[in-house]
Amino acid sequence: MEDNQPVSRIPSFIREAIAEDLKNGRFTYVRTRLPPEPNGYLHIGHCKAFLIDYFAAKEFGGELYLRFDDTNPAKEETEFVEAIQEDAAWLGIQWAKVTFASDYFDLLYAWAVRLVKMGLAYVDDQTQEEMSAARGTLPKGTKWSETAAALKPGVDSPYRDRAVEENLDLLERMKNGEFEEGSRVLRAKIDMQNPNILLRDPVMYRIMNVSHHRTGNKWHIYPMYDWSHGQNDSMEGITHSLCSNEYIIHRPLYEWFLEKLEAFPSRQIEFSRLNLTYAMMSKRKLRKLVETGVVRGWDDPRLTTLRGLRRRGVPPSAIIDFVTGLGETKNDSWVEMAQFEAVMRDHLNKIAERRMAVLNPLKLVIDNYPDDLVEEMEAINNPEDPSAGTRTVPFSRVLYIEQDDFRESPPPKYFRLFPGNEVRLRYAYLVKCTGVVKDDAGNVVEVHCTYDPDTRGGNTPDGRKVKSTIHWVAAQHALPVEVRLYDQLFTTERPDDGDLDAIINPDSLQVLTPCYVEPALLRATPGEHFQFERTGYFCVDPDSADGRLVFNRTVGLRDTWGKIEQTGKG
RNA sequence: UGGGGCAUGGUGCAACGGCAGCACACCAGACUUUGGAUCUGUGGAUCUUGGUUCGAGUCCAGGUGCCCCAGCCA
Repeated sequence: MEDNQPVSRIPSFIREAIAEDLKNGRFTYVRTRLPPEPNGYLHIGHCKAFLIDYFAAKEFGGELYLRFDDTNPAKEETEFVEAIQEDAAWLGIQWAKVTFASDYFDLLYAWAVRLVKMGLAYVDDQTQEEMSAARGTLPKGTKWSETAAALKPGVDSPYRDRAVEENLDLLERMKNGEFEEGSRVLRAKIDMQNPNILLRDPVMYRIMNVSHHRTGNKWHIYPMYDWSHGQNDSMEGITHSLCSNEYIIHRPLYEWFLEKLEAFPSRQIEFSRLNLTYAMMSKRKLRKLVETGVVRGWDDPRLTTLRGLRRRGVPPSAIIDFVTGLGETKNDSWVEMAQFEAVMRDHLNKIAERRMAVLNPLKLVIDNYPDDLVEEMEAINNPEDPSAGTRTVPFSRVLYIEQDDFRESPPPKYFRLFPGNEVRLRYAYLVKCTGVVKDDAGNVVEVHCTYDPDTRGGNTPDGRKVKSTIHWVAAQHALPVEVRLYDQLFTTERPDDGDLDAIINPDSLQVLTPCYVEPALLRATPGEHFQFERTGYFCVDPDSADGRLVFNRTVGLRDTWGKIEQTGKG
């Protein structure tokens, strides 16, 4: 039956394409590749491609290569090579081996020489401006919509019919560093009239006198994406080269090279990239946020970098379920952050132990409770998981409760503590509010109440009900901690668009201190997840030191009351 | 006045010529020692115009809208 079928983690159109290739014999195995350029940190947007590549290989019993696309030494650094591997491994992705585009520079050069000898590539001496004009298009930056007749036929380069011997000589000398940057390029000889601009004699090699993070100063020419990616795929025996829709127009070129070279016929298949509301994906803007100190670093919990999500406390399993659960197509789409948050809650609800923590403390005094008495109340660690067991929480005469849990003048539908009202203190007693103490400014600084000794544990022998149960921490046992609450970093749903400075939310970080938590959290370690009852999911930040705990809010609990109050309903 | 890709509730997907379904969000209710979780229920969609067909979200033709491309970036 259907319920015995494992749920696929990859888009059906890709799965079907792979299955078909295997069936008709185009390939006898499956091998995919992750091709990050080591020029920045991984973010949630990369995860989609990573997971599709990973699961595509896995579901077909194949393997995955992690290949760094390091063809532009001006942008790439070893630091990112390491960070990307660390983050991908944290996500749970496993690869058969790590390779680099630069591993193939020698072989790739030999392939270029072959194309030159076949008369399919030539050295062009035109300037960049001349080449751009001859391609039959307007200068960069011109909008297509503004230019009715934008695309004109291209004009062949005056160097297009150079003799093979001359091309070979010039290419060799380009490689040896005899020419200045920008003075010459190697181009494929395809078709200057082709309506697909990428086929109008694309550049294969450009001269760059830049040291490469792996090959040092060996090379003075570096391959372009189009003259590297497909070739590397082929050299590695990659069967399915899965990439985002923006590469659809590159596919004819991808296939042209492999056909002419009679190389292993890797197949490129495209899918839509992930767009997530409120998430910044632009590397340039992300870098600016970090460099200008708007955020604390690449691992700031407000960022949707993998490092940020990790520090914020999002479990990798939640990221995987969220991304693969989107069920992908080739549609351009925008996924709501709320959907991601729902998956976070779902995962955390099952694994996070419950603790009581008061974020905005207000003193509650139980007037009829003995001064010197301390009772240990039994509390359930996780109602979703009985195996998590129980713990005890100390209870005494003076407690802290949440400021939000008391109102001197309660609004409609407010069930919590207010003068004359009785509520349950979670796992402890029922208490009835008897009065308040105010400071000179009229602020409530202390709430007074009496407790019913017959309701120990929160039970009511007489069967009476209260409409609210609130959390608390005993003052004399309370552990003071710092809590960081995060909100959206941006005020617009699509932060990659528009002016960065204009969309920063100035209140995206709220640091609360001191907050009081129950003593059971004393030995909590960085990365550990908890649910603070009635508040949200939190994890211990690495900034925590002995005796000084710092918590990050991963995501809040669903807040029905907050909604009622905000919309004024009820 | 170029080429390519994509159009299903607010959002993301499913339905592979046969009763338009799921998740998130929203709304209502039940239950509750978390205003959490859980359960139940309501509302809401096939871009448009034609055509083929007993029957079209699906096939065909035209139109419209959005996205990608004119780097010696990837």
